[in-house]
Amino acid sequence: MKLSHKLEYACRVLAQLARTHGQDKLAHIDELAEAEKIPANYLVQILNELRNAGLIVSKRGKQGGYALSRAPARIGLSEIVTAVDGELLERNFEDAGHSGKRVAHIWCEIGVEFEKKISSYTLEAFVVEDTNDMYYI
Amino acid sequence: MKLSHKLEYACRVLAQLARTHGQDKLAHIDELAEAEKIPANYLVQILNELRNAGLIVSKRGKQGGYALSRAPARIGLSEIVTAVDGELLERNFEDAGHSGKRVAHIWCEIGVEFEKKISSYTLEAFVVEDTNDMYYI
DNA sequence: TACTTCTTGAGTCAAGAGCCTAACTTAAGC
DNA sequence: GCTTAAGTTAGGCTCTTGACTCAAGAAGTA
Repeated sequence: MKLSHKLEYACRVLAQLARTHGQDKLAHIDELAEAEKIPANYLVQILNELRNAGLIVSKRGKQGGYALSRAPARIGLSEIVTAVDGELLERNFEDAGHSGKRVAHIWCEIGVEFEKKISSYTLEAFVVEDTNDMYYI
Repeated sequence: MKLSHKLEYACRVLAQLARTHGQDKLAHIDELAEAEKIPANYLVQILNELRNAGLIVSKRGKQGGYALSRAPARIGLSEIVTAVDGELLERNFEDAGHSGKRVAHIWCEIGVEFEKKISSYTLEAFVVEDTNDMYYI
């Protein structure tokens, strides 16, 4: 059970966008890729998925770029996961063998609780103020 | 983020072993594979990993077979996951870009909480009595 | 010894992750 | 309207991993 790079990149790029949220300037792919050290060509796909999920908005042409579609505090972590990785905890257990049904049921329950836990975090958690930085050095 | 078949198989086969726990008879691979509809050749590897993790014990030769190493109530779900899938929620996020550190920190926190939640379940949860069966039909 | 059962290590195959390329569309500004 | 700076979309490539399969070996019992 490991988290994908894609999810990590998505969190990082959204955190970066959250920093400039409120200002009416759009961020370019290249800037984002540079700021968060993400392969630009891969970032394109990720930004696309985030846009399709409605988490960010984009504008084409000159002066184009990306921005959050709403305040960081209103973007839940589970939305991010769902946008780039599909279901949070896929319930793909089948009902086979003597214990299939029971095992599937328990893991389904765990999935629900996990989802609840993760929904309590928002994008705001990723944006750290300078004064708090020292806690993580 | 989906759970592996291997984990599902491990849960099922352990549940099956839990049913006969207490009796002094060992279960054969073929019986287990048949009872839980798991490819026998694949099950071999899973049982091996469970044994290496100390969750089950085995005996070779005639009258050989597998059994739980301790009571179902003393086998936590997190032990099962760790045995077959490595770390529960791998902390493989790197500290790169502006937000790397903060993002990694938050997900690390989530991992800890998830682990706590999952440790509250034991193998006993997978063993259902006949009288309770109707709840899941 | 012969038979049964677990043990170990290797090999196959398809799917997915991660990343790149290139052609296409839109819009600003001259 | 032309140019140019951006985002959009589709496809392909490579490497890893998951899910199995197979076969030879080791150990216990009769």
